[in-house]
Amino acid sequence: MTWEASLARNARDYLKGADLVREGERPAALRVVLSGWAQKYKQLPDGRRQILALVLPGQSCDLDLFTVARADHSLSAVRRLAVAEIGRQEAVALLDQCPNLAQALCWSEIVTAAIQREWTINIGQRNAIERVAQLMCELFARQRGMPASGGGECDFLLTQWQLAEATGLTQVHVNRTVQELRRRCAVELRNLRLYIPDFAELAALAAFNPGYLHLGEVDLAADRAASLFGGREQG
Amino acid sequence: MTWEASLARNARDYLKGADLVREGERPAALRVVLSGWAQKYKQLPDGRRQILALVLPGQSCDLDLFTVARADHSLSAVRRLAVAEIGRQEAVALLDQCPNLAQALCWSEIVTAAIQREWTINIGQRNAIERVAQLMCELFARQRGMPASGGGECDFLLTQWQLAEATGLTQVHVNRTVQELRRRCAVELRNLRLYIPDFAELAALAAFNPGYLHLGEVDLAADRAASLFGGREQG
DNA sequence: CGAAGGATTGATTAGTCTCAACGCAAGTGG
DNA sequence: CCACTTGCGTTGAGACTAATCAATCCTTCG
Repeated sequence: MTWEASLARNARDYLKGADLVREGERPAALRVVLSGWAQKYKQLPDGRRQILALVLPGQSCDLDLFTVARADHSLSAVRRLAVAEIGRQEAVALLDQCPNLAQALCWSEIVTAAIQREWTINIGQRNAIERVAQLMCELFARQRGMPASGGGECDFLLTQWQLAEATGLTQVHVNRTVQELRRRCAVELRNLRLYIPDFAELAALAAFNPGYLHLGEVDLAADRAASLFGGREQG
Repeated sequence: MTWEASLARNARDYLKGADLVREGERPAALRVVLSGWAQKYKQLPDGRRQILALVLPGQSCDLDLFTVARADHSLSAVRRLAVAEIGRQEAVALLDQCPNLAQALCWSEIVTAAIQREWTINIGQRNAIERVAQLMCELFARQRGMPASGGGECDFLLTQWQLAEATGLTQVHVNRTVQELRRRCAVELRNLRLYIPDFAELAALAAFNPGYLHLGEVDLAADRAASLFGGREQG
């Protein structure tokens, strides 16, 4: 059984808002997003909700969940979502067969943690317009990489309400903020797409520094991870 | 060379505020806090600073830093701090000798990531008094575990200014907030110690749910991590 | 065509920030 | 041993960002 075959065989669909994992449950599968976006979130007892992270196609959701007795956060579909859910046994077998896979997952966890840190400073220190601009820059860069110059467009599956939950703002204030971004940077948000005419301008407004995404470091990382875990099966 | 001997041999001191690693540098050592607290932080170009995480004695600082080309955040001393700094070569040798060690570090990374997520919802959704109360609960629980009943005391090495940088508030507002916590929960902050007469009361105020600390899951986790990486050298 | 979800607008308020002093205790140097 | 400095905590007044409450509008979709 190859990785790709395993993904295809275990594909499953979810509707917008449906939970894949709920906080407190014991997670039982290794999940990879095939299409659509997933969101990690946490909720306070009174209902206040914070989106913690967005999982884009090709990313895995929960190596952490795989290792932990009880999930410390929930996972749900941003919109219609397709994921592969690989059961524990099959996942262990796959990882055993292919140590590169374990390393790749490890690396993905490391980048995920770095993004989580950036979100922390985003919410803690930036004001509304910077927060939204920063998140737009991040999601663009994660999908398209850093544009050499000019701008471009990418998927943007969040409603303004979800954008608010991700940035720690209210939906109403996000709306006004998006309008201001339209005015100042000509950024457009339409039909689940984000249009950025001048990426550099938006990045400057957000003080966006892409270092935390560690783009283009994958190969280096695989080697280092190998050395960390002995790399006994490395070719 | 054993782990303990390696720690002792590579001990080093830092004064309050001194940087161990600066964002953008390539980190070269595996660090373990021996005494005092370390803080991970990020800074925006205009100087706004966010403390991302606190590293307590016995914890390692930077398995992530160990794997990455350029640090995406900085690391500094909260107050006088002693750390062991184990060079890359020696670290790799140690990890190779002792796979349990690699697993323990992995587990610590997983808990660190969970704490980072809790900080994200803390800053994004809780108000000032809840944020400070939550952080107090966390730091108490990480040092003392969850008290069966009543309260207790623990180290608390942050100034109000650092507390502000950790919670995304201003120092002035933290001061007023701490005063309110004194009034409402009789919490005291004196001489680098935190006194909590009634932990349950403070936890209720903060909506503190300790699940994310994954206390008492270490053994389970070691096994799971082993299975993730083949566990070839497990006894 | 009606219903539902999402975006937009306005008016008001609350929470937190900003700026500016001041107090207190510990440490330092003469 | 005293004068000075420094770090940290405390207080007050006023400004401002973002939250809240409440409609209304637009779009999509069954």
